[in-house]
Amino acid sequence: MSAGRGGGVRGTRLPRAVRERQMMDAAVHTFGRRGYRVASMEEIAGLAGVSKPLVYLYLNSKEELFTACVRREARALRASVRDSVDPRLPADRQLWAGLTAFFTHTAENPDGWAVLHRQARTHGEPFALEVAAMRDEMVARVASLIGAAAREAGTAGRTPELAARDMTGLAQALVGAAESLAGWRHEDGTVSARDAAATLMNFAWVGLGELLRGERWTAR
Amino acid sequence: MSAGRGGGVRGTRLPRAVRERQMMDAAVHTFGRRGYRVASMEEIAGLAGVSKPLVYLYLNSKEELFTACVRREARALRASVRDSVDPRLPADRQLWAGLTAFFTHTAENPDGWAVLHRQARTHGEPFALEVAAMRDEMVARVASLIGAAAREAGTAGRTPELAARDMTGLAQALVGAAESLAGWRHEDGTVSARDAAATLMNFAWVGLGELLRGERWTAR
Amino acid sequence: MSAGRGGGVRGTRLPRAVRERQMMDAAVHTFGRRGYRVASMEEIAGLAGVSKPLVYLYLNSKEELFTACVRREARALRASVRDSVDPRLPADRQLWAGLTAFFTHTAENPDGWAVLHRQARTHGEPFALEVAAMRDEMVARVASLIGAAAREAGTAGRTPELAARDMTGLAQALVGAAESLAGWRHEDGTVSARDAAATLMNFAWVGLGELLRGERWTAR
Amino acid sequence: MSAGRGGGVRGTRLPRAVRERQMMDAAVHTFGRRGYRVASMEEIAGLAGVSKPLVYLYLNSKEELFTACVRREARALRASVRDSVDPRLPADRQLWAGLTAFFTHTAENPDGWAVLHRQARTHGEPFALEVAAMRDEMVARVASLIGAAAREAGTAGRTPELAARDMTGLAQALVGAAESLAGWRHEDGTVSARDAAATLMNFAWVGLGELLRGERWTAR
DNA sequence: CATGAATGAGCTTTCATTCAT
DNA sequence: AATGAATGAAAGCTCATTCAT
Repeated sequence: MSAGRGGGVRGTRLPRAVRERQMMDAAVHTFGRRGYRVASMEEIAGLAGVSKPLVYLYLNSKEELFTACVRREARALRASVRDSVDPRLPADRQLWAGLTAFFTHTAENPDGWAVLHRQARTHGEPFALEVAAMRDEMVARVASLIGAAAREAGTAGRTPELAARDMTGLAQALVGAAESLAGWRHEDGTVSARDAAATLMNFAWVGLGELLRGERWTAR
Repeated sequence: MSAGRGGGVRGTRLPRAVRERQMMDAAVHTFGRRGYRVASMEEIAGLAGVSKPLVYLYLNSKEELFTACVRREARALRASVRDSVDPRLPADRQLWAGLTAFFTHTAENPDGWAVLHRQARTHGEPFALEVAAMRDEMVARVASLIGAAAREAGTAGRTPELAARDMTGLAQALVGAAESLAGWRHEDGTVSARDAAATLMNFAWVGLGELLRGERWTAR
Repeated sequence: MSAGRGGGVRGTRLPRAVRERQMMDAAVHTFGRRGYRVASMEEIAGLAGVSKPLVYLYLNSKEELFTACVRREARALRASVRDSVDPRLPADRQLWAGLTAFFTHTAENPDGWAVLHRQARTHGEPFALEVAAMRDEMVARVASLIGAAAREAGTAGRTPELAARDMTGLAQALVGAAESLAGWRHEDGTVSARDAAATLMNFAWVGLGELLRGERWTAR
Repeated sequence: MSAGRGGGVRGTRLPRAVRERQMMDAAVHTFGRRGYRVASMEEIAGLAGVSKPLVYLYLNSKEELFTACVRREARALRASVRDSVDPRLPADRQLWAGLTAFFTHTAENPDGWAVLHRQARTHGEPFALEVAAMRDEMVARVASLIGAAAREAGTAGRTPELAARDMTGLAQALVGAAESLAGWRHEDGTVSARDAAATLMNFAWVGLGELLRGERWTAR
C-alpha cells in the first residue's frame, strides 16, 4: 500500500522535523485563508498529506497547532525586520530599512501575515496575547527610534519634550499606518515595498503640512 | 405524533421593534467579544432575554443577524463622523473634527467597533465587503481632504504634485494610524479622544521631523 | 388595519364555515403537493389567508387537520363514484360507469387524490387506516360486482366456482390497475377518462368474461 | 476552548464495507417503516449499532443515504425479476415467472418494497425520479411481452392492432395490479407468491388472450 | 512512523403549538 | 372573530479528539 518512490506520497515515512514543517505550512495556509474556527484539522491534515492522528501526535491539539503557527510566523517576521536594520545608522535610516523589510516580508508571506494580523488577534486571549507581545515590541522599537532621533536632533533642551507616552502614541500610529499600507498593497498589487515605505516615511517623517510645501523625505 | 409544546413564560410580550433592538444589541455585544463563529445563537438569545426561535423569526439566520449588526454599526460610525464635520472649515480642521468624533465613537461603542474592525474583516467575503466599503469611503474622504489642503496651500503649481495614488496611500496610512490609536486607547484607558486626535494630527500634519524641531499643530 | 372591501383580505371577518373551507382547501393543496411532514401549518395558514392560531382554533392540530382533509377527499371521491353508478344496470355497465367517474374525479382533484393515494397511505396508522377503509370498501364493491356478473352469466353451477377470496384478489387487482392508470393519465396528460376506463374494461372484463366461462390460465 | 472528547466504546471496530452494509440495512428498515421524514439519523445509527457521525462519515447525508437505499433496493428487485425470467420461453411463461419473482421478492423484502413503492414515490423529485425510472422500465418490459404475445398469436393481420400506446396502457394496468396484489398479500399473509401470480395471470392473460383474438368490451 | 475506525458534544435551524389581547 | 408574540423540543450536520493496530 505504500509507494516505493518516496516524496509526498501518503504513508511515506519521513523524519519528524520534515513532517512537522509540512503540517505547519499547511496549517498556516489554512488558518490564514479560512480562519481559526473554520479551518478543520481534517483539512489541514489533508493538505499536509498525512492523517489526522499524526497531526495530533506531533502538535497535540488545534489550539497548540495554532499557537505554534503564530509563534513561527511572529519569529520569522521579527527576524526579517531585525536583520535588515543596521543599528549604527541614523534613526530615520533604520526606520526606512525596517519598514522596507516589513512590507517585503508581509507581501512574501501573506498567509503568515494573515495569521498574525487578522486571525490571531481575533480569536481570543491565548493567541492575541502572543501577537500583542510582538506588536508591542515593534512599537517600543519604533518609539525608541523616535527618541534617538530627538537626541540626534540635539533638541532635547530647547523644545517642548516628547514624553514617553507621546512617543508611544506616535509609534502606535506609525505601526498602524504600516499595517494599513500592507493591506492596501495586498489588495492593490501594484505598489512595491519601497513605494509603501517611501509613502510612510514621507507621511511620518516630513508630515503632510511640509509635504504640501514641497518638502520630501529622501534616503539621503 | 404530536410535537413541540410551545408557549412558555419567559417573554414579557414586547412589540417587535423593541425586541429586535434588544437582539441586535445582544448580538453586537456577543459577536464583538466572542467572535462570529464562537458566538452562539443561544448565547445571543439568552442575553437578549428571549428564546432562540424568536431570534430566527425576526432576524432569519446567524449570517443575516451578523450582517445586520455590521450594517447598523457601520451606519452609526459613519453618522457620528459625518455629523461632526463642518465642510465649510479648512481641511485640517475638518480632519481634526472627524478624528475626534471617530475616537469618541469607537470608545463609546467598543463592541460595535470590534464587530467592524476585527470580526467582520476576519470572517469572510459577505461581511468583509460590507465593511471594506465603509473603510474605502473613509479613505476616499481623507484623500479628498488632503487634496483640498493642497489647493488651500495654493502650492499646486510650484511643488511636485501629489498624484491621486499618493493621496490614497497617505490616506490609507492615516486611517490605519487612527485605527491603531483607537486600539491603543482601548487598552490604555487613560488617553482621551482629544489626546489621540492631537497625537495623530501632529504626527500626520506636522511630521516627525518638524515635531522634533519643536513645531506643533494647533487648532488655530 | 383592516380593509373595508372584504373578500380575501387578511383580517376580514367571515363566517366559520367559509373560513374552514378556505383552510381545508389550502391544506389539501399543500399536503398533496408537499407531503404531510414537509407542509407547515404556517404555509397552510398563509395560503388560506389567515393566521396560524385561527387554524388551530378551528381545526385543533396538524393531525386533525390532515385527518379532516383525508375524510373530506375520501367522501368526495366516494360520492362521485357512487352517484355515477345506477345499481339497476348490469354489472359490467356499473363497473364502466364507476371507473369513468373515478378517472374523472381524480383528474379533476389531483391534490385530493394525492392526499388519499400518496400521502395518507405513507404517513402512519391514523391516516392510513382511514384511507384503507375507503379502499377496502371499493374493493368489496368491485368484488360484489364480479359476483353479480357470475350470477348474471348463470354459470354458477357449471363452472369451477370463484371463491370469495378469488373475487377479492381479482378486485384488488382491478383497483390497483385503476390507480396505476390514474397516475399514468396524470403524467401523460393526453389520455381521457373514457380512454382509461376503456383500456381497463378491455383488460379486465374481457378477461373476467372468459374466467367466468371456466377458462383458466395454466403454467402449461 | 477545547471541544469534543471523542473515542467512545460502542464500536467493535469493523471494516468499512461491513459497517456500511449494517447502516444501509438499518436505514431501509427505518425508512420503510417510519418514512423518510420521520426516520431520524439517530434512530438509524442506533439500529445499526453505531453513532451518528459514523453514518455521516460513510453516507454523507440523509438524502444521500436514502438515495443509496432506493438504488440498492431497486437494483435488488430488478435483479430478482430479471434473473427469474428465461427470455427463450413464450411470453406468458415469461410473465408468469416475472410475477412470481416479483411477489416473492417483495414479500421477502417488505421494508425495501415499502421504501420503493411508498416512501420514494412520496418524498419529492430526487427520489421519485429514481424509482419512476425503474417502474417505467418494468412497464416497458411488460408492454414488450404483450407485443411478443401478439406476434406469437400470429394475429397481427387479422385483428384490430394494438397500438403502442394501448400496450403501454395495458402494461400500466398490469403493473398496478401487481403492486396492489403485493400489498394485499402483505396484509392478508396467507396468499402465496404463486397464488398471487396465478390470480393475476388469470385476470390479465385470459383477458389479453381474448383481446388478441379481436375481442373487445363495448359500452353496448 | 502512521492510519482507519469511531464518538461526545455542540451548533444552526425548523416547527407545532400556545398565550394575551 | 382573529392575531402578534413567544417557546419547547427535536433534527441534521460538523468537528476535535482518541483508540487499536
